[in-house]
Amino acid sequence: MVSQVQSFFEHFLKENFIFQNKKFLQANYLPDLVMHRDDFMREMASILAPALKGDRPSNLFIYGKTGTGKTLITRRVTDDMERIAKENNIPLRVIYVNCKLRRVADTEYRLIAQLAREFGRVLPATGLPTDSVYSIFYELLDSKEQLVLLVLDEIDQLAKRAGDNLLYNLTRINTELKHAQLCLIGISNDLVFVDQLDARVKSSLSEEELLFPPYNAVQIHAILQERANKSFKENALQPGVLEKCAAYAAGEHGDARRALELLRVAGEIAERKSCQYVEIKHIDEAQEKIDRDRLYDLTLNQPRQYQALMYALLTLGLKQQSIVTGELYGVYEQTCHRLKLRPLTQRRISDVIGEFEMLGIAQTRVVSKGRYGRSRNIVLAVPRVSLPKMKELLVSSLGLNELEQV
DNA sequence: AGGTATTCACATGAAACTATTCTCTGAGTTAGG
DNA sequence: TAACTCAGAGAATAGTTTCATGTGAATACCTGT
Repeated sequence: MVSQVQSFFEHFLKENFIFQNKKFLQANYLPDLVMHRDDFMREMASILAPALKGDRPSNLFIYGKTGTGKTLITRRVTDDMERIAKENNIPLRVIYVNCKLRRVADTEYRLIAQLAREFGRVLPATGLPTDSVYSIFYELLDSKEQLVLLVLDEIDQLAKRAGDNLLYNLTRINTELKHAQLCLIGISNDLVFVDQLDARVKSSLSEEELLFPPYNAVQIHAILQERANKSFKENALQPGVLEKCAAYAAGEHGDARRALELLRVAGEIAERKSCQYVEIKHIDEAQEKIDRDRLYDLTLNQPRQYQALMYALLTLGLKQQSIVTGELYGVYEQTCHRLKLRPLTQRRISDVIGEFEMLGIAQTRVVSKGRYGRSRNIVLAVPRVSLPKMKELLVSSLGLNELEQV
């Protein structure tokens, strides 16, 4: 007898009308040619070109919102340069670091240690003074004649956490190097980031600047079309699907990455349902699924204390429209008591509420209620339909189930 | 009525503390010559 | 005497707590009409 699972798989293999090759829709795919960005590519290439002759190019600062192709273009250009350099025996080295990665390159010490690691030197995560990590890095960098292009992606995150001291050191590093030369390429999502920098850092970091504008709906549509042709089977998309996808993404400040993800997830939904086509309604479902998954993921990956607070927040949120800090703290304390957890101070909780806002779980507004003090009004920013499920997840994750619900 | 002083209930900021992980250094110990 | 062990001093970092100060407007309290 054929098991149900087996027949499911057979069915699955036979009945795939949708995908041809999904990889073109995945986030790490690096196309040879980035659409609607030719002029940026040319400009960046011409700024960086001196590197191939052994001259140090101007430092470059790139900014633009998420999903506008900054990282993609930079990777494309620097990859090509590295290849050409290799073919012609030019001592050029490209180092790409994403500064947002927690516990990798988000502080001064860690960034420098990470760079040293790129040169093949293993450094411990802690224990050494920062100065000595610096001098190790200098030594490695200056050990031979070479030109290093250092790409710092999400550099705003780094500056926020580590202070601009670090950037200052990096921009001046060339004056101390005898053999090697360093060229900085900073990439930032934050459009006002440069203005907040120390003037000296600002001027030397952004000797050249590139601003990537968001894509408009027409451009996103073209991008989707191009990738869809490669990844979907012929006629797998119903008319209007791409348009709808593009419209969604254009609404979200022209984020091409988001659009591609949306299309991919919609395809996966259609595939799972064994549909012949990706239909427009699948886009809506995909949008919902993406949001939902993100939310549940967020819920489950919080530390216990945060989950306790979130539980309190949901409990109150189900009962009333808006919540004030004091109320929430009270319920949170009760929750902690039930969990035999030592409650954090109100000060700390205040910050955690701020983090929840950052994560898009809640919206807050500081209001003064006159004689009755000043407090934060907290409103849940989560679709109401997700609340019970979220609460359920929390209950099981916290081990609250056998206890009486408040 | 109109003006101003209080007061509440937190927000917000800065500094200090705690705990963990890890290196480096130098004193004491051990084993072999 | 060289090699080894091990405790203690220092670092980096995350997550807090402690202490200090700030704040917007509803109310309480005056004041002169």
